[in-house]
Amino acid sequence: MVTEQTGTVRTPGRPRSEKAEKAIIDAAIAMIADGTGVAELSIEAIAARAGVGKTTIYRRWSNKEELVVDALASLKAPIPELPGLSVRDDVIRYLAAMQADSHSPRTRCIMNIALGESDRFPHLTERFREIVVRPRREALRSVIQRGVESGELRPDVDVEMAIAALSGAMMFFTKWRDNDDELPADLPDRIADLILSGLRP
Amino acid sequence: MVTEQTGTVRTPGRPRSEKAEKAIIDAAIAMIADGTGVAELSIEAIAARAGVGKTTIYRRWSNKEELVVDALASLKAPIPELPGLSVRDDVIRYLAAMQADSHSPRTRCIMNIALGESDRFPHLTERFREIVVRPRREALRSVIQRGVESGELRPDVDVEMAIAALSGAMMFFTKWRDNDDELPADLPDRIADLILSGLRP
Amino acid sequence: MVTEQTGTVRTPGRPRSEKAEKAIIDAAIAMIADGTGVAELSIEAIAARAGVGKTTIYRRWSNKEELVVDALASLKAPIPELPGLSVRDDVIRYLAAMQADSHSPRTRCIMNIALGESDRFPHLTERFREIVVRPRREALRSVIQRGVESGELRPDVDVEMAIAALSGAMMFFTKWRDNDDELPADLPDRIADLILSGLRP
Amino acid sequence: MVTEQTGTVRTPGRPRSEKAEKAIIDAAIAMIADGTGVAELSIEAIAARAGVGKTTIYRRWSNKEELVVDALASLKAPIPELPGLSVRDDVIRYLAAMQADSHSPRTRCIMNIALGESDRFPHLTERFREIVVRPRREALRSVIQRGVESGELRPDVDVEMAIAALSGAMMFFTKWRDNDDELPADLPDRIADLILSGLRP
DNA sequence: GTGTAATCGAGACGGTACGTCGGGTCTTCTG
DNA sequence: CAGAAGACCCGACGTACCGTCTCGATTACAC
Repeated sequence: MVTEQTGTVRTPGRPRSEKAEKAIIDAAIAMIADGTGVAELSIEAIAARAGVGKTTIYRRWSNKEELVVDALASLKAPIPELPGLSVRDDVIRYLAAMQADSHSPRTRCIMNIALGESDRFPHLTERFREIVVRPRREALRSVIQRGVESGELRPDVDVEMAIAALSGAMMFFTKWRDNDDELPADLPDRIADLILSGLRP
Repeated sequence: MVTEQTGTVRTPGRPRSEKAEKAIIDAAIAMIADGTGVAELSIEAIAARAGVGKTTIYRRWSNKEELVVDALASLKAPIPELPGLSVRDDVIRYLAAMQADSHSPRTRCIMNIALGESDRFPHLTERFREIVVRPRREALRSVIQRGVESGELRPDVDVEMAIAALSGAMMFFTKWRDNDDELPADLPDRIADLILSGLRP
Repeated sequence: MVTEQTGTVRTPGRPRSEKAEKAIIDAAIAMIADGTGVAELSIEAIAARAGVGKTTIYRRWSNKEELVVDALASLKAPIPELPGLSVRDDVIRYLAAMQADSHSPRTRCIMNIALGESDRFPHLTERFREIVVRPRREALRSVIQRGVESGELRPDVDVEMAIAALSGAMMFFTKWRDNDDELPADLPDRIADLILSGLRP
Repeated sequence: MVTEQTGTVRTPGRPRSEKAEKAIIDAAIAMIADGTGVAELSIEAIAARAGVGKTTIYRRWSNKEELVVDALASLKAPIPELPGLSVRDDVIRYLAAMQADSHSPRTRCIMNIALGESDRFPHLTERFREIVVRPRREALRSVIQRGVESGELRPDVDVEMAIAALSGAMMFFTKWRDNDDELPADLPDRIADLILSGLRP
C-alpha cells in the first residue's frame, strides 16, 4: 500500500498566496493599461494598488522586468476568426483586426514596452514574441498555406516572405505614417491586393 | 558709436558655451550608444560625463526627452546610393543597407528609444520620423517612381503600399524573427522578388 | 480511580518544549552578552540562533521586553561573602566587588539595558531592581546594621543614606568619571573612609 | 589691498542651509522630549517633522547616534545658583535641583538615552559627560573647595570622593529606590548631613 | 489503537523604516 | 550674466525585521 505517490515534496512553511500573486499581476496590468510607462511603473505603486507588501513582490520577482514579463504573459491577445471563404477575405480580416488592435491603448502600451526596452530587458521581447507575435504569424501562415493547397495561390509562394510583407506593411503604416496622414479606410484591402497580386497563379 | 552692427541683438552677459552644448550632446549619445536605456539615462550622469553642471543642461532643455530628441537629431543616418540600374537592384541595395543598419548597436538603441517611449515622449517619435524615416521613404519612393516611368513597373502601382510592404517586410524580419532563426543571406532578394512580382506589367 | 492528583489540570495537546524555552533564553543572553543592544536584539535573530520558530517565542512572550526580563532573571548576580571582621573591611570588599563587576561586559550590557530603556520598558527596570539591586542593598544594610549593633558605628546612623552614599559614590565613578582618568586602585578604601568617617561614634 | 582675510576657503556650490539644520535638531529634540525612545526615533519621522528631505539629514550625520549627540549638545542644562552662604546650604540647593531635574520628562529621556546606549554609542555618553556632568561636577567642586578654604571643611578632604558621594547618593535614590517608597522630602538635607558630617574639622 | 488538540519548525503575509539614488529646482561663487 | 558645484525637497529603490498567519509534522493524553 502506498501513501505517497508524488515525487515532489511540499516545501515547509506557509505556502505562497495565489491570491496575492494574482492581485499583483492585476495591479501591474491595470497600471500598464492606464498608460503608465514601464519606467514610471513603480513597484511601490503596484504593491499599494494590489494591497500587498513590497516584500511579497520581491519574493517572487527579483526586478521589474520579470514582473512585467509575467504580467504580459497573462494577457491573451485575441486573434480574429478566419472563416476561410477566400485568402483575400481572410487576409483582410486579419489586417483589419491588427489595425483595430493598434488603436487600443492597452495594445499600444504593451507593444511599447515590448519594443522599447528590448535591449535592456531581452526576456521581455522574447516573451512578447511567443505570446503575441507567434500565434498571429501561425494564423496568417495557415491562411496562406490553405490558399496554396486550394490553388488560389501559386504553389511556389515564399510563405515566410508573404507573412512578413503583409504584417510589416500594416505595422509600417500604423507606426510610421506621418501624423497628419489619415489612415485610409481601405488600408487592409489595398495591402492585401498589392501583396496577393504577386502570389496568384 | 556703435558696438553692435547686426540686426540680431546680442543678449547681455556671458554667452552660452557651445563647447558645453557639444559636450552634453556627445555624452548623451555616448551613453545611449553604450546601451543605456532612455529611462536609465540620468541627467546627473550626463552632466558628470560631460563635465558640466546640471543647470547648464536644464537651461537648454527642459527635460530628458528634449535632450534626447536633439541628441538623436545630431545623428545622420547614411542612405545608400541607389545607382538606378534597375528597380530590383536599387531595392535590394536599399534593403541590404537597412538590414546592415539594424545590426549596429547604435541604430538598435536609437530605434528602441524612438519606438519604445513613443507614447510618453511623442516628440521623440515625431523627430525620428522626420530624420530617419522620411528621407528613406523618399529614396525608396523615387526608386519606385522611376520604375513606373521607365515602364519597369505597372503604371497603376500603389506607391505608398509598395514602400510600406518593402520596408515593413524587412523590419518584420529584423525585429520579429524567432531568435533561433538565422536571417537568410538572400533576404533582400527574396523580399524584392516577392513584392516586385506583383508590381510588374 | 484518579489519574490527576494535583489541583493544576493538565492542558490537552502537546506540552510546550522546555528545551525550546531554554534555547531561546540562552540565545537571548548570548546575544546580549555579545554586546547587542536591546534595540538591535531582533526576535528573528534570537529565533534563528535558538533554532526555533518565531511563533514559539511569541507564544511565550508577547514582546521583546518580556523576553529580556526573563532572560535577565535567569542571571544570578553573585554577591561577595562579607565575613564581618569589621565594617570597613566588609564595605571595602563589597565596593571592590561592585567595581570588578562593572568591568565585565555582561554586567555592563545588562546595566545599560536595565537603565536605558527604563521609561519605555518599566518592567525591565523593576525586575532588575528586584534581582540585582535589592539583594545587594540588603547585604550592605546588614553590614551597617551589624556595625551599629557592635558599636563600631553611631547608633543614630541614617542607614538608607549610608547605603545610598556608598553605592552611589562607586556608581558615580564607574559611570561618570572622565575617560582619561584612571580609576585609582584604592577607590573602595577611599570611599569607605570618607563615608564611614561620618558614621563613627 | 586685501579682500579675503580668512584662511578658510569657501567650498563651491550652494552652502548648507542653517535653517534646515536647526529644524532637524529642533524636531529631534521635540521628539525625544515627547518621550520617543532613541530606538523609536526614526530618521524618517524627524525629516517629516522638520519638513526636510531625508538626504538633508544623511548629508550631515551619517547615523542616528551622531544626530542625537548634536541634538543633546544643543540642550543647556541649567545649573542652580549657589550663593555661598554655607557649604551645607549650597550642597542642599544643588541636590534639590538635581532631584527636581530628575522629575522633568526631558531630563529623564536624555539621561536614559545617554545611559542606555552607552556601549553601542560611546560618543553619546562622552558628549553627555561633557555637557551635563562636568559643569555640575565643577559647580559642586567649587562649593567644597570654598568650604575647605573658609575652614568650614577639613583641609584634607578628598574632594573627588565627596563629589562622588553626594551626587551618587542622590542618583542612587532617584534611580534605584523601590517604586513604592516615597522619596522623603528632606532627602537633600539628609544626604548633605551624612556626607558633610565626615568632612568637618 | 485512534482521535483530538496544542505544539513545533518553517516561512509567507502586510507593514514600517532603513540608507541610497536620481529628479528637477535653488543658491552660492567664479569667470 | 553663464558656468560648475552642490544643497534643497521629493519619491522610489531594494533590504531588514516587525508581529501575525498559515502550513505539515509531531507529541501528548483521552477514549
